Amino acid sequence: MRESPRTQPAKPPLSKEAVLDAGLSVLRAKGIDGVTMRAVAAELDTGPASLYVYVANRQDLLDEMFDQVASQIDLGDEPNAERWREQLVSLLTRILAVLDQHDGIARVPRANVPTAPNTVRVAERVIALLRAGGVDDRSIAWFVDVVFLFINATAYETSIYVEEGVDEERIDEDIRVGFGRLDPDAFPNMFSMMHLLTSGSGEERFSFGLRLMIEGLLHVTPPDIKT
Amino acid sequence: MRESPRTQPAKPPLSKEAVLDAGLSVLRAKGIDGVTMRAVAAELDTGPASLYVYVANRQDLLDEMFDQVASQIDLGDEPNAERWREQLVSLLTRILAVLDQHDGIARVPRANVPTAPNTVRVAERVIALLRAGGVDDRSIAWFVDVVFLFINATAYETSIYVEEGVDEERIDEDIRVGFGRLDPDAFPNMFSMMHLLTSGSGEERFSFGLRLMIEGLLHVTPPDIKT
DNA sequence: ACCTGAACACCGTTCAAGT
DNA sequence: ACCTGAACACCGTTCAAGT
Repeated sequence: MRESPRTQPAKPPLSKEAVLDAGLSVLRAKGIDGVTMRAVAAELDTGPASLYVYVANRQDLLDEMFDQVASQIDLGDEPNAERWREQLVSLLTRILAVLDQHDGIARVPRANVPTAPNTVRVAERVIALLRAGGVDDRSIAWFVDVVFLFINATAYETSIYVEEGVDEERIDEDIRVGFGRLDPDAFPNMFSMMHLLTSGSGEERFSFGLRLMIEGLLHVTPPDIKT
Repeated sequence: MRESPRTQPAKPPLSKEAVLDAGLSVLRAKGIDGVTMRAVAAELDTGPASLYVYVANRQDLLDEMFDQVASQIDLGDEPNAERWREQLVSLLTRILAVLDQHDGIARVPRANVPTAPNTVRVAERVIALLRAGGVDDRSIAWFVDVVFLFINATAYETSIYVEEGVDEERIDEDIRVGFGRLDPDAFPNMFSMMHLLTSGSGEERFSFGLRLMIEGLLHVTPPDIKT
């Protein structure tokens, strides 16, 4: 039996999908800063110049990868007026989880306005849930903005820690050491609250932030939007 | 009268201050991505290698520049229990203003925990104001985290727009065009809210976000922190 | 239309050599 | 101790040349 002369598995022909998949694969392996045109090209056994047929430039590649990731967000049940708040928290938490699973992807978006197909899809559902809860449309409009900014910023911060390879214990330890050097007379409030400032996991702090915003939404007067 | 052979003004000797000032000067002139070791060195009429005596690396340079910027934040009046809320909003708004004035600096911090001297100074005052307002210590601890993340993320987003040279009108226009392409049947909520989603200035949205969080803070039960 | 090699104009950082 | 030139190991993007 003659051996196949192939030394590599047959590689798929180039396509936008192949480029995005290669990008996501490099993201998993080397983090977001590792997603260079050269590295993605190498993954496809070609040179960086070849990618420019399928993506306009590096930012475009990253943007399309982001939307690919956003497509994995599960919207959950249909909005239910009885359970809207729980559904909302759960959806927003799933968004964060998907971003965290694709570490560093949160550093991609250059604006938080949903325009790519899958961010629009998610925003549509968030709005639907808030409407099911009877929240004023004007408040909804601005809340969506704020909460997406918050979710992305949270994932962004986590991705930095992961990149630097520090775990939560290490972070707490560093903060404690930093705070330990503070002058108790100059910073009495920080000093006396040290144990609280370093408390809680990332998840707990995120969920507290969500509670703040949703609770606020239910008590704040809607913005005065002139149309 | 013999002319001075000097073709340039006497340049100050290198020092950490001189390096940071040069960095801030490059930041003003060319934005945060323009703050390269080479550009900062050129500003000081030297080569990039010379900077490594005063800063550990580029990230360290940026971090120190950030704290230099934070030193410009005016803390305002002493906390007053009658006016704490107004004082708080005003301080948080001034923080954003200082970040916006040094465009792109918001893209520097790799963690939002206040450890550098001037971020500690600002955090101390924020905590003092919340205590003056009688807010529970456990809520304060996590609120500080959330609100600093929000402020920085807001400035970050603005800096992207500035970098791309788009003004607010242009952004609204782009969004409207993007939304115009939406399928009204697939995204009925977004479609019907289009005019609200594109409404309001960055300042208005930021201040709405602050109101959400502060209002939430007054109605939420403090987190259950085990110590 | 798609792919490629080579080049251009950059980066941050290191290091041996100077003062 | 401070400063420097030169080099190393990278970048994103363009472009002429090929198929």
